[in-house]
Amino acid sequence: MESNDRHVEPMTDRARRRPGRPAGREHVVDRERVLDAAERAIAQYGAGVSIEAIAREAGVTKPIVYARVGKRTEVSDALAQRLADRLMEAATTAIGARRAGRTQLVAMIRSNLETLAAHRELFLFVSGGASEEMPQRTLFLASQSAKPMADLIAVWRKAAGLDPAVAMAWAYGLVGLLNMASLWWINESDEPAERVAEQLTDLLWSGLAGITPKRPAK
Amino acid sequence: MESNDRHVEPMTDRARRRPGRPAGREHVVDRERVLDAAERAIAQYGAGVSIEAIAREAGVTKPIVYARVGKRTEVSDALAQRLADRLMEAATTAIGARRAGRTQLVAMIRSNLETLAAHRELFLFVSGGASEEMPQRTLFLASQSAKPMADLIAVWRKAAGLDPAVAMAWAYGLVGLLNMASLWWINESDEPAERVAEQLTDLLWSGLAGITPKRPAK
DNA sequence: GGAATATTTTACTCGCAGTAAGTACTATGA
DNA sequence: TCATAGTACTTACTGCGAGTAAAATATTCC
Repeated sequence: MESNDRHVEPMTDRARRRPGRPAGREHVVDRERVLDAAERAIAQYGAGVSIEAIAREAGVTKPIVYARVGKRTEVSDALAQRLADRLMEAATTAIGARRAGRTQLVAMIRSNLETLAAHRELFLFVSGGASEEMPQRTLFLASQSAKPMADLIAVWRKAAGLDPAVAMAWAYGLVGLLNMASLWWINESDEPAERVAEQLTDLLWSGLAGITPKRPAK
Repeated sequence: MESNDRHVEPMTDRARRRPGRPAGREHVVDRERVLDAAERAIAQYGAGVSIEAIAREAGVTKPIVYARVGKRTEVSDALAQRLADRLMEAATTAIGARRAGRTQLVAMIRSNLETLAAHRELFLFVSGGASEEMPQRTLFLASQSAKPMADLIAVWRKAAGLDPAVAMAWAYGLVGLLNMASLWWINESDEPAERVAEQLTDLLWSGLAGITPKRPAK
């Protein structure tokens, strides 16, 4: 019991570093490490996690997070990019060998549900946060998924001889649909992912496939 | 010109009230007035507006906002309810005399786009804000629109002899779709609302109407 | 008239985002 | 080898806004 410990321990055990440049010639943590730590901290403390907590998880102090990544919104943007990539990759794998068609859509939606469920808090961190620039940010986030999807839709529609102008509206709409449906499923539904994916496919498939029912009088 | 004004004016001109109970026997502003003020403040300062600013707009001080409505999230919930009601009402009016069918859907989507555009900042205020209870909150917000919509869908499907179990998934999905598409349209598109509504209807109509295309080999 | 109660403002605490200033190491050049 | 410059950290601050406790002033009831 030493009676002269200066402060209460500011850090758990590692990163008990003194001020000043550490020995060694490289950054003690690089940008990717910080983002990894951010993901862990978010998983642990939830979407409201403080930058301080992220820094601690990375074994450094707050200004390092700002130096490597930037302010909170920039951390969020970087993680949004990661999440979008992960969704894309999961979808690609899920679709995999299947022939184009309805089952592909089911697989894609299902993988979206499950991937977002797996990264629930991250998803919330990325889509949360109110401020002046919120509209721009939300759209930026959504666009990570929506832009590639729009390209896909445009190509598809053109190939089918249909108007590709719908691509953007559809893509953003679909991203919103998938996000909200996932959030609902994760929190309030106990149906299996497969079943919800089937249901959403029932809603979307005929429209996506370009099946146009009789258009009753304009 | 008295030279002994204590501080810098904390308030514009009204609500230059002394501390203590004001003369008169009713609350100087009731809950609805506070919420009205909140809407104005949001419209003026954006979604990141402070509670202080809301109070000032209402002509009172911060603790009154807490007494009448509650903390930030509760203000947000109350305004979400208002927004949901407004969307519902606008949709009802827009659908109005039209015969059931595709044009109804177009009108509904269009009214959604335009109503959200008219309340852009409010929309952002209501859907912003990160914290622990974000998932519950976001869903609560969405449910204001989704629940009635789900009922509608269930009735409709039952009447058409189709499975009503899809109602919840569809309703939440549709709310997400409309929100995201609106956000995109408001910020990044210069197409007329009518056209975007048509495009989204192309995506949704056949699914909603229960037109099942040939189900290509499972 | 005065105690009890209601309704407000003032004035605080607290937590966190973001930043400035200080400290210890490395690199370079005479 | 020493000094000087530059780099990569930490500590310690500022600032702002959410939420609350305490003080001030009015009303009601006896």
